[in-house]
Amino acid sequence: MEDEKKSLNFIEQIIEDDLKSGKHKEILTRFPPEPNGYLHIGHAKSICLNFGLGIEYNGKTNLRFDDTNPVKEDVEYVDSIMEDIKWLGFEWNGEAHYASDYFDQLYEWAVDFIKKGIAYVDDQSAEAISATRGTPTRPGTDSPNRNRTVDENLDLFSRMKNGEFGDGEKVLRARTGMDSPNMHMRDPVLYRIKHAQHHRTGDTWCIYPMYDFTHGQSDYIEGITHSICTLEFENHRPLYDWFLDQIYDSTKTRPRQIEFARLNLSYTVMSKRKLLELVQKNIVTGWDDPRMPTISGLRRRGYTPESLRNFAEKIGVAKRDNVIDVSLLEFSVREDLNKSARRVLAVLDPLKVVITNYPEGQIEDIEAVNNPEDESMGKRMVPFGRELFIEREDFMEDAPKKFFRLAPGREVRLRYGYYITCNDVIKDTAGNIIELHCTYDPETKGGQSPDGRKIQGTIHWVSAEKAIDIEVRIYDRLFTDEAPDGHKDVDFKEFLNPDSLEVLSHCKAELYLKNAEKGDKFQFERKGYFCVDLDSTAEKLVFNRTVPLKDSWTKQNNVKN
RNA sequence: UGACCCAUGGUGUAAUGGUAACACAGGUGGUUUUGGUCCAUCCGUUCUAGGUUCGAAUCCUGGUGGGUCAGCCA
Repeated sequence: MEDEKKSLNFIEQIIEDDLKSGKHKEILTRFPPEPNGYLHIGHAKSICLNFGLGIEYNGKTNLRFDDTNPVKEDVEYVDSIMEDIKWLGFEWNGEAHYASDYFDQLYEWAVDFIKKGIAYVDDQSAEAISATRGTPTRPGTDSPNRNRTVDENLDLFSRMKNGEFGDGEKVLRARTGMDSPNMHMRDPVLYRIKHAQHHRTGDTWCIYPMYDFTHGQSDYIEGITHSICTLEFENHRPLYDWFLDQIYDSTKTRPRQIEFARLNLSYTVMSKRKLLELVQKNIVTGWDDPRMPTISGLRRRGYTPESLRNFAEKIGVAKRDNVIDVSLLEFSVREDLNKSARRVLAVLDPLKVVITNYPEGQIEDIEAVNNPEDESMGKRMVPFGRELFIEREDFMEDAPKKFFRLAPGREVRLRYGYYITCNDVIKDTAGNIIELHCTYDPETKGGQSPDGRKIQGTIHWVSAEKAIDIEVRIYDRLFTDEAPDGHKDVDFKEFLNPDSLEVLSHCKAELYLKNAEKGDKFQFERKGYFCVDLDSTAEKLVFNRTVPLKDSWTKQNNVKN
């Protein structure tokens, strides 16, 4: 094997330069979610990036909850976030951190700012502050409170902290200047008053620091070397650096913010607000609905951690806006499951077949391979009998030449079984096909004939007598539009796919599946990859279709139609 | 009429001044007891105009197109 040099993304580039120059001996990254929702595939990209860098460069990665807004945050989210990160296969450095751990330090820094004359208490309303901030092209104007004395500011700020004012009555602002071309640098708000219960600090505080005043300082406290975030924070970087300039001690590690482009996936939405709306309006069954792009949804759908990590690797890291085709995600899970999933026979839309020349009451065991990609996964026995079920779509009464399956007078191979030929089509009074009468060739057991005659088609089947009943949930994309939230004036919910879930409650599966457990993954031969859903009971197994197999037959036909 | 950022096949990512590569998607063919897998093959004036250079996707300048920013959200 040539030791070909792996190309580096721009962040790895920066890190290698920093390591080489001696700026850092070891790197420390962090993943900083706000506990206000469940993690989605976009977060998975960030997790794989941050933790992956930690591993790649022999450094570490902190988990830090960015919990500065008590009204939106909850421990439910803290728990799910930790579960998802662990499930993805990553381990954070030490205990989980919380920005709220640093509230005391942050408050001290705020007091220092006041003493240095670079922060002041503003009495203006939110509306007034907004109105005097200017626009991107026009500078803002100074607050009438901008030149209060240090003592007055100190007094007011401590009274804010002590709860003497109501929500919104006062804020602490930095004195960075109202004429900056960067909106974020126009006297940004540092602290606001919220008389709210915090999920960790309870009612200790009634003032809470803003994101900008918290994030960089938290990085600094933890000794983060590379603080990686998404592109929309690029305009915040001057502020991030400005705060650090005020508190930086040159003996300590100074973190650097680096921005990359967030993940967008076609045919879905990624914003937590919109995902929350789908949950709250019961459009989906919950954050872990298998149609959701959440990590918990993908997990329930049958995605593996490995497939998600591979996906993150494949999409790369760069700064330009991107939309990844969902087919790449689907490819990633097929690629992984193809190697690891046991094959079984299951019929989703059963059509009865009677083999008229097969002895009544006889059942024989037929050997089947568990995974042709991996011999070590062994073989199993599948019961075969006179009455079988095959897939309804595997029979066509008036079949075209290229249809390689069952049709009147045509011979087909039952996978691992016998060759059968269809002789009679039984219909009900309405003309619906209810049963097929076939004959089998006893010489073809296992699926090959002594005379070597060519059989084009192989179809799957289960014994009618020995099959178990299962429910199968077929999922399709949640939205019919490639970019549901990319339309101005049209709500993303207008593009919901009415057929995103189809429940098949009368499916038949081979006996082997009887003892399958929740989360187990299988390939139903010729149909796709499926996993046992949480809703399964002792009486009935429920399967989720993770992803169908590639199907060049129906694709070919769709083109023709 | 601001600041910051971005521009390479349909999609995404490489090429670190020296033959535009890889993956997905799509097309075609081959193998096949899954119409799966696997294999082969096809699919590009690197946004544009200049400049620097023996040599530019890469460096510089202008243009064009796109993104982000006017929360007491993160």
